[in-house]
Amino acid sequence: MDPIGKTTFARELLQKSPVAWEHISQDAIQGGRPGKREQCIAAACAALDQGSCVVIDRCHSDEAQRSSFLALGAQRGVAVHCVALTLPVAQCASRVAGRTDHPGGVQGDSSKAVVYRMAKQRESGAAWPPPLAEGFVSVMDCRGDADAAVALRAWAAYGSGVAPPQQPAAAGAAATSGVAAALVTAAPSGGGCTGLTPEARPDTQAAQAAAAATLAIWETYAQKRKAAPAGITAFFKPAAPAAGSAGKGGTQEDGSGTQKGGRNAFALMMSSASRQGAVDRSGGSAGGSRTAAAGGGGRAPAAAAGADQDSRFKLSAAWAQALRKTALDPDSQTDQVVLLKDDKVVLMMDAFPKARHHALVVARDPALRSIANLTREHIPLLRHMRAVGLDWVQQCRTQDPATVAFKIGFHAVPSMCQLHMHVVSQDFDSACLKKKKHWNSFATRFFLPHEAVEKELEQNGRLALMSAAEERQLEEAELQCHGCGRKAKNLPELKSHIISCAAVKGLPGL
DNA sequence: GTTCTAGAAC
DNA sequence: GTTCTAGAAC
Repeated sequence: MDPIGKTTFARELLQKSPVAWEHISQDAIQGGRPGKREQCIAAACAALDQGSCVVIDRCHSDEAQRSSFLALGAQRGVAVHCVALTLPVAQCASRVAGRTDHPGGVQGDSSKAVVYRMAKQRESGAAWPPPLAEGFVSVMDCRGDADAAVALRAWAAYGSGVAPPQQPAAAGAAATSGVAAALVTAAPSGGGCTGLTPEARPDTQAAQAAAAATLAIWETYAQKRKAAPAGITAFFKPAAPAAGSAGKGGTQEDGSGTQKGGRNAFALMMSSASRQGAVDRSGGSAGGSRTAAAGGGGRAPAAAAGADQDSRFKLSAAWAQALRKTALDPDSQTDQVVLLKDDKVVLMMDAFPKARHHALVVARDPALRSIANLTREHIPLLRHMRAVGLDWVQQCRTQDPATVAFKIGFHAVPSMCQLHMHVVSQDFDSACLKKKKHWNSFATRFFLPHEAVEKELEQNGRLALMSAAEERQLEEAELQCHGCGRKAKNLPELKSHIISCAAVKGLPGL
């Protein structure tokens, strides 16, 4: 049997499948040369717009890598599947060494080191095969070419109308229309695949049936194969929990539900048929003159000192506009997953969550670029933001009763434009929490609790801005557990500690 | 904000 | 040699 790597898998799939697939390979995304993740995401978006399924051919060796594509699936209401291609390391190394056509030049004897290094990384903690809990609808854990061949056969049946063993065939015809995507990733030491597929779309029953055939083929095989190690037991993902809903805190604009991912995200997407370009309706720019507040010590009255133009507030940078864009025009197509919107705020998932639960309540008033714009008059808005946040906390708690306490508040010096309030569970168990600055932005005075902000506005009418000196000091502060106070010499050490710290589990909060 | 990556730290 | 941090670019 010919060996099946992730690229082979994708090519064969395109050849054999009756439905449209787009093969997106990071190794060749840039005119045949290796490119970046963003380019893959952009290409996937374009393919989804065309109604294609998408197979992402990319080394998704860790959770953080995979998470962007899971987020894309959630945003687009497209099911994300994973085909994990795992090979014995030695076999993979010899395969890599033997190839001569790799766009990234990972070939030849010298490339074996790359394989061994990745394999070692994987052994040292990265989850493999990717767990369903990350958000996959299915994970096909292929431990060799025989498995991969079955996975290929199963996916080639997607949309073909092939009946699953126990069910009569459903019409496959509709599967080609408006079908969504599949994502494929690769294992570091082998090759792997993750797929985004369309059966979660509520409007294409045929697509669901087609996926059922695919999953049935694999399941039948997986049940029979010998010595299945732990991990394959739960093949099907449990029903997606509601990540948001119309609660008391906010009103929903459409009746389609506001679940994270899955059909409700899709419904949300469909509800925004009329798209407009993002607009900066308020005009003006935050760039400009440096003010006293930026200089150093002391705290300066925010608006009075022109805090909006504080050079630390990079509110005009292109990358800082994501939240503002979505807040001003929630129906526009952005990377943000909108859970809820009303006329005052938008509740959205943080695109790079720093904890198991992490959302943002973003103000929609174009004048509110940051906390520096807040005045006493905004206290009712702040209370509404809190209500929306608390409502979401309750929903998280319902879905995840074991979750630790949440906290709600603002960053003293926000990076992203548009007033946004963090609602975050204090487990801080997330692959996106990577830097000391991330930690300290939630675990030190840099995090301004909601009640403190409200109180200061009541008393002073404005917020005093944190000095640049204090900001820097907090950013660089020694890492310390927020539960027990234990100090850590680096972030990995801290993160491994907080996972098991009893004091963290008993933290007070919402 | 993130990504990429050089080089510091271990 | 590998892990980790941090600065530049976006």
